[in-house]
Amino acid sequence: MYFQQKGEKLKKYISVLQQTALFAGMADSEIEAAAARLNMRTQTYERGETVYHSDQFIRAISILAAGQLMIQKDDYWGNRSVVNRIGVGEVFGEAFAMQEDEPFIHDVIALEDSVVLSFGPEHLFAPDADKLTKRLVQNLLCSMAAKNRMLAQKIDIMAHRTTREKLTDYLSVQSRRAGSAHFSIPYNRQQLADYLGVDRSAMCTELGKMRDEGLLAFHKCVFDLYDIA
Amino acid sequence: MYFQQKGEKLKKYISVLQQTALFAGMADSEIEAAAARLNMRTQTYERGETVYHSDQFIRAISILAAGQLMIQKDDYWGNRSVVNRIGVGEVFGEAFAMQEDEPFIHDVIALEDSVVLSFGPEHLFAPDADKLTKRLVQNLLCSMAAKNRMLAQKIDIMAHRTTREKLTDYLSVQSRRAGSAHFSIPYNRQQLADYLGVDRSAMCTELGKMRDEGLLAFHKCVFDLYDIA
DNA sequence: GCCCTTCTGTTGGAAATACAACGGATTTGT
DNA sequence: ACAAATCCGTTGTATTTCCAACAGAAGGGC
Repeated sequence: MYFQQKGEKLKKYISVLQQTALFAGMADSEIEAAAARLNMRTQTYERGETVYHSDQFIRAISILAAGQLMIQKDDYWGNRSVVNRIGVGEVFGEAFAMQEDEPFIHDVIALEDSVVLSFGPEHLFAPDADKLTKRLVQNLLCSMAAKNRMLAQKIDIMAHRTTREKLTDYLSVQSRRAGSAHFSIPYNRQQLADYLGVDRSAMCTELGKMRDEGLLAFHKCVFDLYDIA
Repeated sequence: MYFQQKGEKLKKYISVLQQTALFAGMADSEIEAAAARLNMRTQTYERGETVYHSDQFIRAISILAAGQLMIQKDDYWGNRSVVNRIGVGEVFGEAFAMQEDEPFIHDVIALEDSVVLSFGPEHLFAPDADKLTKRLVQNLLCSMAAKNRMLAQKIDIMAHRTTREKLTDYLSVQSRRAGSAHFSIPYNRQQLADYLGVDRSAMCTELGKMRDEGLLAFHKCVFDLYDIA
């Protein structure tokens, strides 16, 4: 893990930030100014490195500027639970950064070499907040609302009792999000099983049955839904 | 369901609002002013009534001023999933109010006669935001962060594979929150089973086993943990 | 007191899942 | 091109959960 103070490095990611929900509606120059005011830091992680670990106290709101992260948790017996996959431009850690005495409950690991930008939440509440900060707070609010909905959606999926119900619900949601019955999912089989909270082999068997029944087709992570809503 | 425009009724709940996370740090007069500016509405619901239903588009951020609500969802076969219980002072619906085209995915029902205060989120983003609004946005941010953590915690609990693991995890969390090994839970057996996503009878059996093994004791909704962390 | 409803705990059989192990396919690294 | 590692699908068995039904306990209303 390499620390890099605000400086040249950050400029490389201005264009990335402009695409994010957090900095939506800001011009390049405004983002640069905001980043300076927020005292934004850049950190790089190699593939496999841990960004945050369970029980750690988080003090910064983070944005992924490059790479891929996975939010997950392993229990004492090695059972893994996958919570979410973080892509470029997504915010993470914000819910725990805003309450300093609440430790993080998951692990965040880098699936690829990744770059993380982060800043302390205290800058958002400065009394002399300017227009940019106001915009930032508003964007963060929307971003947290979206994450809230995502978590509620995942709870919904996991609440189903059978593997088939979980699969159909998850795939339906993905299909709707993609706006097509033909779509790709961001997980391999083991990760999907860990996301749904089921056994991988049982899930593979169920997927096979559903294919044989003509409900769907798949190859690797690409799915086609037929009779599923 | 009775609608009551801002007016006398609202004043009765100023003292309630002062205790909430959303209006924390505001004086009575400030809350009254904020409520007027937000165009806050009062609605009452009788026990058993539906406050919001699945697939509905939510346009207001709501606060429970009196009573008890349950956030849940029933599937096609009558299986119920309990998401959360809302007590006086808690905010709900905010995540879906902030994105108008995202329909609600749960039902909110009144467990008792209840009073709900609500306001449109557009007031939070008015360009001429004063100090009170700024404070409100900040409080909402913290409130959503807390809900975010709560949802993540629930996902964690539901991710466990066995009924015993879910029970142990849930009870441990409740015990920690209560700050004591002796505590009460807000659900009866059926509701707890629906919250954990397991069968009620199987859960009762498992609870009985755990009692026989000396791990805990319980009477109704009051639990005592012994050997559980 | 009494009836009625709700809640809790228990049981046994049916169904679904977890687990372990394996072979083949694909990918990665050298 | 080869070896190693990863990923995917399948099978059979063991375990767990679900489901339906029942009985006792507790509480509310009349």
